[in-house]
Amino acid sequence: MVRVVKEYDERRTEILETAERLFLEHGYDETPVELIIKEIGIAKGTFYHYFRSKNELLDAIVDILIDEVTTTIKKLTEEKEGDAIVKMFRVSSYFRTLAIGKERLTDYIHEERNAHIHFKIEKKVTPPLVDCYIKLIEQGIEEGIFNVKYPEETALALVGAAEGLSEGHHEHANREKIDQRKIVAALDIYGRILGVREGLMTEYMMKMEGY
Amino acid sequence: MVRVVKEYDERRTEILETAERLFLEHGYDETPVELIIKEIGIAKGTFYHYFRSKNELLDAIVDILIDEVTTTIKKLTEEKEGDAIVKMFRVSSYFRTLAIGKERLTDYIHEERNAHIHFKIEKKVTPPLVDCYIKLIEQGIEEGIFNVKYPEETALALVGAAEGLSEGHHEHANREKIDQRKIVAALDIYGRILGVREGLMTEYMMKMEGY
Amino acid sequence: MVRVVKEYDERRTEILETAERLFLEHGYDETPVELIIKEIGIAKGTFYHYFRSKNELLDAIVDILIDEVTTTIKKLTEEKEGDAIVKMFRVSSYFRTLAIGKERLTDYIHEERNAHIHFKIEKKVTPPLVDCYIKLIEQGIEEGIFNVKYPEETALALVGAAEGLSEGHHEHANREKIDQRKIVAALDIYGRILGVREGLMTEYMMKMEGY
Amino acid sequence: MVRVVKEYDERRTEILETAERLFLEHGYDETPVELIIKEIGIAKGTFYHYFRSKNELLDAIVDILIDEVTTTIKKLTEEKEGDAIVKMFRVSSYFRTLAIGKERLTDYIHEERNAHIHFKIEKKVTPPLVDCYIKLIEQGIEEGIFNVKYPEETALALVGAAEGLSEGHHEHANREKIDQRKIVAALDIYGRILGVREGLMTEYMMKMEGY
DNA sequence: CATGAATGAGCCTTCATTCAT
DNA sequence: AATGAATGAAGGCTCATTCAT
Repeated sequence: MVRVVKEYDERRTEILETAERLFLEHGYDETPVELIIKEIGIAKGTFYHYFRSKNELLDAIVDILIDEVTTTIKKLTEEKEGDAIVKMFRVSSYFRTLAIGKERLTDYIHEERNAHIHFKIEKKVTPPLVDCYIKLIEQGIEEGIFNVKYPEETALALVGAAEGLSEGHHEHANREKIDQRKIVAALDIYGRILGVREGLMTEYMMKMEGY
Repeated sequence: MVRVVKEYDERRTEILETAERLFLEHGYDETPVELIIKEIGIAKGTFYHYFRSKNELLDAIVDILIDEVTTTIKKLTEEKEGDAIVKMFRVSSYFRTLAIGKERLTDYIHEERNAHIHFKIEKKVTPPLVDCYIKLIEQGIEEGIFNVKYPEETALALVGAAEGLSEGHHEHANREKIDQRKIVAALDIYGRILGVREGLMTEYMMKMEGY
Repeated sequence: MVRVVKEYDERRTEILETAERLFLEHGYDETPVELIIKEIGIAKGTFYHYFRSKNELLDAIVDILIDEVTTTIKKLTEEKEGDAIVKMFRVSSYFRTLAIGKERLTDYIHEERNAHIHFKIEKKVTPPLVDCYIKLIEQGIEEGIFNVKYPEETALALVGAAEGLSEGHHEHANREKIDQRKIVAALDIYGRILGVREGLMTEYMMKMEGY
Repeated sequence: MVRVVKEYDERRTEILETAERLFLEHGYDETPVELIIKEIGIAKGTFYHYFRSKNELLDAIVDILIDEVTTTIKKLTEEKEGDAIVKMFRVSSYFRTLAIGKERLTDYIHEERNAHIHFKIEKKVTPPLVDCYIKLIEQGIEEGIFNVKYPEETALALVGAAEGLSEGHHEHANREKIDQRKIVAALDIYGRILGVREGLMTEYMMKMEGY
């Protein structure tokens, strides 16, 4: 057997990335450690040299993702430039980018076999996300573009509504065509929740690039 | 080694109910068939006499629950008496009753180990629920109490927002006190999404019993 | 694969006996469950159908042996016929029979790799054995053939001395020749410990058959 | 990743002492090499630089202990001053000191998980111990204080009896109170085995310090 | 309708040891 | 003399499912 020696961090990252991919492909329970090590070309013992258990590996993967997401949305929220709506667009845009970057993470995540991971992520991502929205809502109120009575609940509802709307997407086959209409509808609803002047959300959308 | 003979349906129901309880208690994967049969006091073979596989059993459990829910909310939606808001209150009320009846089903369901079941139920309950909401929204529009542009998306957003708000509940410790405020806030937000005259939702709430 | 069905007790005994043999041959740690099941011709699952773990199997084996031994020596002690010395000879004789019957159990047991089992057995056999000796010593005192001040300690010392003497045996190569001398010496020593008239033990030995 | 360089013997001793402690604490099989090196703060390779295998390490530990014991009891036996009984007391006293010095070695050693070590030590310590006793018995015969027919067997029995009596100790809870009686009883029995005038052993005990 | 012994693939994990650096 | 990444055989155990009775 050829013995390939790598530095600790490099190998660790290799395992993390390979496992993330395989977990998303086949699901956590359906991915034996055996498969992970064969894919990389290392021995069983090597795997356990880096992670005490398969579950600890999952936790590490999830934690990395959570950290990444939390850090980014916090940064986007606390940026100086941009009003509340612009920032919301940016946060929302980031999530879409993430979904694409993670090779259709969202698609995979919505499969039953990944319920485990889905759950773990959602549970940890939602709180910081709600925090960001609360801050953005408060900013929007100060700026006079939002009219909200209950910031916290509004944030919760907003996140929930967004999820509900995106889940709806997953059902339809010909997404392309519908998308345009969906987006306009979604913006209308977000606008209502935030007490924004009618049509304002759409105007922002038109102005913004990459949305 | 006592051989207890029961009628087909009785035994089947016994298995279904025992399994539902155990799945919720320990999670699906962590509940061996062994445990189910010991709890009931039947043999392995008997189990497989009624269900081809453990997974089919889960499907059966979920389907029963789904059927129950779907039928009820359809009935509540299609009832002659009551305007759109009243019916929405009824549907929402039904879900709360359900949660209590299933012995804090929702609490259990929000534990990580039940992600599997949670997922299956949510995936199947959401579409009919959205359908009901679409119909109620259309009714409300006709009645002139709702002002909604995109009924389908609004329904999706409404269901999502409701879930988001109720999930938020699960975090807080002293639920009792907060509840009142939460409800008022939620109604405010639902009212916005549905384009209802401000304060109208709260007025309905005051009039209705058991809400 | 041919599926051979046996009754619970029969199969259980089969596993117990096979495992006992293999444990003594190769040692507990060096006997994989795999080997046991291959020897019998059953599947892994079958093994775990009868014993929750490999260790539980060992406990069962040891317990059976202990029970057998304890019951027998109690019976020999409480028999009506025979004075204290005769009974001691019988007990001692039983142990020798046992050793032979168990296919040189004692030899195996004195190998390092069986330290585990040896320990477990010794720890459990000694107390009832000491109890028996205490009773026999008291009987002998009543019969006026023993002269003992401290029955309990004498019992402990007797068991220890016997073990010490028999351990000594295991060192020597040409056992046959030495045996006669060893026995006479041992009897002399036992006689001293028990405060028996000099030569009396040897007289008993001559009279007894099969010793 | 600090590289601490030590002299060969110092490091070797460090490993030996750490391993001895860990083996007694957790048992040989339950102490991975990993634990030993982490405790010391060295790398895997370093360990194998000093010992070819884990088992060789155990042998080294046991050998050191054996050597120490063997040398000491030989010295005590061959000393000019003191008659046979006095010397026996000294040997016995040394064993007790040893037990205390090794931080309740005997307690640990009587736990099942240490059967392995117990066995190895006993097997190697007994022969030289018996040799010493043989010599002491011969000395006692010459001095006219012992009356023994079979020196070798008597030695074996004596060692066995001593062990039997001390094992008995391990059972009782309130050792303190019983000890005095136990010692007197033990001396009575040793006296019988050695053919010593009644009461002589106790007289020696009274005269000796620290016993 | 019921029993429960039997199956066996497959899983996670451990750990003594090797070897390139 | 020291490091620590890499090895891989081996082991105990789980559990959904089958099938003879």
